[in-house]
Amino acid sequence: MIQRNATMADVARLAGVGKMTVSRVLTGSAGVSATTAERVYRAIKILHYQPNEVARSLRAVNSKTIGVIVPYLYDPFFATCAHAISTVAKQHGYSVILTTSDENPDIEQKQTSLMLRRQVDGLVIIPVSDNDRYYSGEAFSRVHVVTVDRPVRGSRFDSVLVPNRAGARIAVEHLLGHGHRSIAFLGLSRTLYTMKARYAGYREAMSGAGHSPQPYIECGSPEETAALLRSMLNSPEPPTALFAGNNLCMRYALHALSASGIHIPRQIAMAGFDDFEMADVLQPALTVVRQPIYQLGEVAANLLFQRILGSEGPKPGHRVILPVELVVRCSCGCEPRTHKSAKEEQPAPGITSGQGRPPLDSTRETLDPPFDSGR
Amino acid sequence: MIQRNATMADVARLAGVGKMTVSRVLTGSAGVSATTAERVYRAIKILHYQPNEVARSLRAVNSKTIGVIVPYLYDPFFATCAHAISTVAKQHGYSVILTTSDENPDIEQKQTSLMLRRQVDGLVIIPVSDNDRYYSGEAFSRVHVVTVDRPVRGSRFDSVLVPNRAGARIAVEHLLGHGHRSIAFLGLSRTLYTMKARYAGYREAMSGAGHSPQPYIECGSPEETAALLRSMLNSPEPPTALFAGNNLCMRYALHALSASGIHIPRQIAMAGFDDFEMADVLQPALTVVRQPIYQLGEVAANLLFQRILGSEGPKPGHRVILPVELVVRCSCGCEPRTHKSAKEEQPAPGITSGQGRPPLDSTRETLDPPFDSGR
DNA sequence: CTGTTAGCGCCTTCAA
DNA sequence: TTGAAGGCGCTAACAG
Repeated sequence: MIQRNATMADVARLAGVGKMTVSRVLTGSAGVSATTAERVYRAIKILHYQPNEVARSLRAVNSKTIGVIVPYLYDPFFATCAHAISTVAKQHGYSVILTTSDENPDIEQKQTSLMLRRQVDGLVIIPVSDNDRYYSGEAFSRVHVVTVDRPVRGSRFDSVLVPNRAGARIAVEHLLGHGHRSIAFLGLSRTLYTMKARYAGYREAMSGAGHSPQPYIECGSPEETAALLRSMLNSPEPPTALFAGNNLCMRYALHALSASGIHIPRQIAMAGFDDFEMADVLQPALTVVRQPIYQLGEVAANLLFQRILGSEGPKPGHRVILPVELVVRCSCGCEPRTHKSAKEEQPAPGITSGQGRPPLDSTRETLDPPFDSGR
Repeated sequence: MIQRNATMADVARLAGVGKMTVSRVLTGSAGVSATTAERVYRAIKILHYQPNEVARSLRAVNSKTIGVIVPYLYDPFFATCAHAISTVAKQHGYSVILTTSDENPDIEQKQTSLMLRRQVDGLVIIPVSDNDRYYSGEAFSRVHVVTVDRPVRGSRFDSVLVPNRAGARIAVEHLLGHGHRSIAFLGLSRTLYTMKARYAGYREAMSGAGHSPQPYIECGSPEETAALLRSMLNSPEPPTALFAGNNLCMRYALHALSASGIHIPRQIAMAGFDDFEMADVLQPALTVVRQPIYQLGEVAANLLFQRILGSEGPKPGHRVILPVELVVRCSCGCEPRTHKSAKEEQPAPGITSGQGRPPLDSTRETLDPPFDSGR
């Protein structure tokens, strides 16, 4: 732990050449005679020399590092995105500085600015809401940023999203097709972009079928969800189906329902947004809107590198919408059958509306869901 | 994108002071008069100056960065560890360079050495097997390394582990207590440290009860697992219980069993290693050995920072074993009941062996499972 | 083909 | 309390 690392000067001295020659051998630039190169290689080996990338970063214009910020890593959705981004970065020989924001705008700001000070060449962020002002600061005028899963309002950041509203809508329409008229929407914090958009989709589906949308149910914790569901089911007109805005809501609801001994789909039908590993081995297998999670991260990272590497690419603020698909399993009331893409989605038996719907992957989501987020 | 970032020299010039004064204001060291400090702050604000951490790292002895390598990020176990490490790092004002090895020794080596070149102050690794030789290289004599989940044979790295063998043993003993005599062990690649240790625990339990352990079943893919299980169940003496070495095996097995319409635990009982989110909402709820996943990462990171920050700490090669607990649910054949710690674990109804067992958290796992890993 | 000079942005050292 | 010089390890730009 005492002796310092070998530097290029050490190698140069041992090989009896100048530092530049060593540098050239390492970067493979310009011509170095085979014999001197050999001497340099030998010295490198003897000294176990490793180039100092920090010094390189300081000297060069880029650091060959990108920053990644996700809300949580223990959430498989975010972790899978992060994995994809990391994989693409590796392919480009880049390192990834990764951190979590815990959905906390302050942490996100602090971590972002730390990454900027560390001279990252670009950033992939799953941004917390309400940091819009921060991101329009001039600190961001010199980095490339791509956001995933959520856009940043009014920014020139590229983003990669899914059609949340349309996805929720077709899932709820599927539920409606089973004859349900009273369907409740379960969400997390309504400040989340995805929750707002999915709730909007739910409302569209309900209104479109001539039923009144029910108020947003915010599932803060398993206990809260259980209490909410209990009181809901004891109300005069209990819902006959539930739509879960994401997997956490789904899990809370499943817990509560299973504790109450309520049978799905006989007593209450269910569908949710976002597929997961065990969704098809649950009893009943869950009907869900599947998102291309890995691709979200992959496309975002590729877009970022396109910018970093300076190839033309689309104009700033580019939006990529990746298609989702409705995976029909049993919790909605269907008998087991195979997956079908949302694009090919046919009305379920008994569905009322027969008009066509736009393909999901071309759906441009507006930035602000068309409803008052205050309620 | 054209104009360069402000540097300390810019700030100094604008404030009409020397660079050192700016530096002192920033680091808060030594005395700077309030009035000059004020001038400096104003200049900083005007120029939107942000210190360049790369330059700092080059100048300083440390980079305030640690490296983290996990096999995969889409595996919730690894991702949760990573989250914990990242959280601890954040508390110390450190950044985390994270990457995945994909269980590939080559990738692991390349990424590790990249991190070393980036001058990380320490490393937390979930190491791939068979990289032992690499890690004894002299490159590692000057970094602090803590491994998680798996040790590195013959290294001076600290590691944070769980009692794999003992955990598997008590789970299998629990199955034995239900009267099962033919229990099969399902694992992933047998080159994995955890799989070897857990299989050893399985064998201990079987032999201890006077039954012969069955050969290691390697679940390469869902299809392979399904085929393996099918042929196993059609054999003259089919197993009446299964122990899954981790969640992936568990999932594969669950899929196969559910596809074959086999009822758990009536037709076959199950237990597994590692708890997961949905384990208690599955039908039946799964009996598993729960590992303190987040703590594994947390303890490892804390140990690393103890070393980095130079406080004394334990001697190199320190092993921390974190306790696991058997979470008894229904897939083993038990009726629903509450969790109990492995330490308090009582024999299940009908269990034959009554002698005490050592508390799990004090179990020192030997590095090499006491069986020939060649088969 | 090879070496010298200079400087990336910061902070330690020393002097004022 | 403040500043100037110098160097961390590397490489672009210019000699030779």
